[in-house]
Amino acid sequence: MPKPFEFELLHVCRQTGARRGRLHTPHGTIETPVYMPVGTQASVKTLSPEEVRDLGAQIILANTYHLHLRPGEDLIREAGGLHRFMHWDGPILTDSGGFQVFSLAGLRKVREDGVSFRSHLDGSNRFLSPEVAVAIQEALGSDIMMQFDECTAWPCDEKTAAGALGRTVRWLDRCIAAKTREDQALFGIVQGAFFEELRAESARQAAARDLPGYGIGGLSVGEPKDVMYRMLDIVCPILPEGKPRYLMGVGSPDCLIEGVLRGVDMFDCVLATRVARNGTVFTRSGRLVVRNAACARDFAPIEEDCDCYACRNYSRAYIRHLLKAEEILGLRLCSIHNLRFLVRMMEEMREAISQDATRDWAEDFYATHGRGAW
RNA sequence: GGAUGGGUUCCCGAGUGGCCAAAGGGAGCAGACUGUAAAUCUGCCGUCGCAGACUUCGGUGGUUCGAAUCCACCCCCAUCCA
Repeated sequence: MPKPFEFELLHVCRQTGARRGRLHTPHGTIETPVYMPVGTQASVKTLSPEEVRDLGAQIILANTYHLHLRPGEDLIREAGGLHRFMHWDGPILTDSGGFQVFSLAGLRKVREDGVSFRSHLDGSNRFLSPEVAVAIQEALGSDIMMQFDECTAWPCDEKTAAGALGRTVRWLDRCIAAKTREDQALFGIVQGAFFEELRAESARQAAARDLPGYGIGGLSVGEPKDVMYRMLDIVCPILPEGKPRYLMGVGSPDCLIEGVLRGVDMFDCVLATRVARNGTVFTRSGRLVVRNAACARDFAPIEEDCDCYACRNYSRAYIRHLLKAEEILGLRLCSIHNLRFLVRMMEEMREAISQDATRDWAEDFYATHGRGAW
């Protein structure tokens, strides 16, 4: 019987560094590489947990900052924990709020002890620290909690990057010290912005702590993709081989592939569901803006051979109509398709890894889907 | 038949002598979106184009240097009175 949070590294592709693995959690086992849908406010926007499960998702994200502000972790603990509260019995990973410190930058002040910020909901003064973030995540009861970190922007000067890196490492030790529950895993996070030495140093610092997994943060914040890939090339070889690596906030189909090829095991991203709600779907030939007039009389499904609920039952023309008419079903169908698209990509990549054919698979994908259309 | 109020660019609707190709909204068209302050945001939206030019405000005619705006007649719409 595998121990909780044990990561079985099943196979490494002989064509690439892609890894096939299995991560055990108290709420189930996750086959990696994996794409994790994002449900920031304890809901994958527009979808029910059953729908998320039925499209093949194995684990979802929720967010410490957002759930702390509303409805509050006490209420969720009272409800019996996040799994019961939101009716999702699979694994849950909670982000620590570090990213909100970054994305809500106009509302906060970072100090060594933590971050003071104004709630984006009501303007009230709040404080988040490693200890507070761990306490909130313990109250939520997620399977995997992320350390409280400091995410940097693109571009970023070296001094700022080094400062954020140092704080992230010190905050990691405080998270480790603050953690009390044994049934939750704590992942550290690698920072270092876009400086190779800092990235390497950050990865070494994280790897020096014996943790069940490691996040790679501060990427996909506006930098060119090849810059992000170069950072992965530096960081992944330093991280422990026997632990899962989680590229945070990524991404688009091509970024997922490039991450897997470089040895990343876990991904999350809002892109699929956000663009879906804005009328764009992923297809074999790149993004398709199904909201556009070109689909008005297109009675084919989004993708002819897609097995998702939307493609099995509805046409582009109908979905476009729903979007134009602001019918909620349109947002739901696009979300289901895009999530299924990424989940199926990962299923195919897992198979390709087992066959030592990841490079071939990627080239096939690029040949039919295009390389730069994402 | 009479009275009154109206007819503005796809729709609604502001504008009552020059700052008007004409506010604002809607519709339409397109773009953006990567650990979700996002069912959001941005741009275009008379025609051709780089500047600029040209054609528009129910119709026709008139006043004026200049009219969507003033005048005359006509057509149509709404409400009321017969």
